[in-house]
Amino acid sequence: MKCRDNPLNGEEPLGRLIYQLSQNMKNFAGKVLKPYDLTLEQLHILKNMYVGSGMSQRQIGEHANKKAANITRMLDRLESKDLVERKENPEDRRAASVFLTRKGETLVNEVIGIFDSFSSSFLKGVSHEEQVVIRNAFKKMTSNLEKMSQK
Amino acid sequence: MKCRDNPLNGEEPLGRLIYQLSQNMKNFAGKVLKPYDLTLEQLHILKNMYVGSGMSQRQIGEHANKKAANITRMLDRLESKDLVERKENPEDRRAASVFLTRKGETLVNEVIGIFDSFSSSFLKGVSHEEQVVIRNAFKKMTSNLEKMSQK
DNA sequence: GGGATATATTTGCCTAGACAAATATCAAGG
DNA sequence: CCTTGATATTTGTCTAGGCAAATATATCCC
Repeated sequence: MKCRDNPLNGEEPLGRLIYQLSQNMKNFAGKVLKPYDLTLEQLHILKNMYVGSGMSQRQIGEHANKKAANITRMLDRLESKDLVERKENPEDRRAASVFLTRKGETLVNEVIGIFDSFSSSFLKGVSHEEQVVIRNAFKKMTSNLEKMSQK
Repeated sequence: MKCRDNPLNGEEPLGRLIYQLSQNMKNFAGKVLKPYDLTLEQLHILKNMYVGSGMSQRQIGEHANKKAANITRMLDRLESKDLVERKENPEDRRAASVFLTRKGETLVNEVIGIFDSFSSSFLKGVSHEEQVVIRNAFKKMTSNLEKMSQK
């Protein structure tokens, strides 16, 4: 049994914790949303669409921070559930205009409250100051990644 | 254009930031590891294995925080690249004993330094105190999720 | 010993991410 | 007008996550 700096004896690297917390959050949110046949990312898309209906897929992708290819397939799923509708955009026939359907709108309204209360339970006991520290640190880490990418 | 509390005007919810930072980190690490034909999660498995060779898949999954089904498939990929070897365990014929191959061991040694320096660049400018705040807040969030799951 | 229960792994099916290459349409310049 | 280059979307292929059901082997208890 080799014994390098065994991560199991010490602390998990911060990157690992970020990864795992992200997974845990997604899984739990998934369970909360399951009765509505929605995933966390689907809800995220629908919420953006609620705000601005008629966006192109490119715009949706920009707001949601997702690649165009993934937006295509997520919208396929949402469309097959009748939550969303793609219409032709006469001004640019390359681009789709995507709309929430009545059904989609109703669903978002139904789920949003539940989801907000999940979010606040998630953050229970984490003070505003701590949240500020986290946001700042995350900004630094994100910009570190960007700097590294440029090289 | 409806205008609820548009998330684009205000701040992103913390959960979103965690999700996105996690993705960015994984993507960048992926680019760093690409020349070695490794993904971040594959390296994570291999590092654990470096520490304790001969573990069962269940143990590997526990250390890496992954479900057994996913371990099965990740090990399939690692095995097909000859980085890892499954042997029969005579004491329990249900369980595999998984070993790093010579090739796998060499690769981990080669990559680990590069990876550590990536990790430290990632955290540049984030003080020890900030890291402590983050770790504590993450613990609270994780335990909040657990509590919510129990209900 | 043998049946019931528990554990380890595998397999199938689904979501969602990445990247690269293909299509279709648009816009600009000659 | 038409070629060239840019942009929007789609499709294919891969990794990795989740859950549920199937299989094989162990263990326990009568």
